[in-house]
Amino acid sequence: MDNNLHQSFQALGDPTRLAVLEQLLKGPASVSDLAKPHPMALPAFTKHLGVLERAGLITSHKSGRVRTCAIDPAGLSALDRWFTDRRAMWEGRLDRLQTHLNAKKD
Amino acid sequence: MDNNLHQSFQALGDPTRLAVLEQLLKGPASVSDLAKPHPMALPAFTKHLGVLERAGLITSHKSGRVRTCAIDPAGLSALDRWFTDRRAMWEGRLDRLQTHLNAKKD
DNA sequence: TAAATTGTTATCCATTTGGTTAAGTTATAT
DNA sequence: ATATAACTTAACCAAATGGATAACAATTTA
Repeated sequence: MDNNLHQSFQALGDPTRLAVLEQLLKGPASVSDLAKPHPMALPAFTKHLGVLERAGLITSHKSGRVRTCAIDPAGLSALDRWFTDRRAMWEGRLDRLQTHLNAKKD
Repeated sequence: MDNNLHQSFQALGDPTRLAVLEQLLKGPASVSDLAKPHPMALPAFTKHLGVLERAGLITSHKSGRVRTCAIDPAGLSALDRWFTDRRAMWEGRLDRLQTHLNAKKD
């Protein structure tokens, strides 16, 4: 299995981008609206949007002179599933059974 | 709410560290055991372990000359919850209601 | 048509990151 | 007592990252 998952995690590994995502969860927004809370110049900010988009966490389309961004549910679901698929393994209750089964697989 | 969550996400934003975490989900392991699959010198590898530990995703203790690492369930649960707490917001079913409520809050 | 909005492109810069090698340190094994 | 194993510390390096400015489109708006 070839994981490119780390790219999505890396996209979340920055406070600005995490905040942008939280804001987009409330609904789509334009670049400049998204940028407002963040104390940096636009070119720096749009780079962050690029990272999120390349990571598959947001989508965007330009209409006239305004680009509107929105959450990409597929990207977030993929990350969410990474955790749900592994939750039992760190939560302890199934640890002994799980690790035993995994050991057999090696 | 002061998020240091991005630090944990950043820790997962590297293929080596993601692989280490997957391996540790199978059970605790020593540094050199963990390092074996990864084609890099030990100092580089232990830096990755340091990142994971500072991010609260793994713990470790040294016994004799061998350091044993293990998953830190609290760290993984925190990340997991970030997604589960937001799942409804990107899954669409509640989107209209959710965004409407959030709009009222602003 | 002129001016203002809303991005975009191009360069540049300091810092962080992910790696290296060399030289220790501390336990265990012979 | 020596050698080996399992890290650690220190110093260094290239490349990626997160930021800045300046200049340039391309729409609206007045």
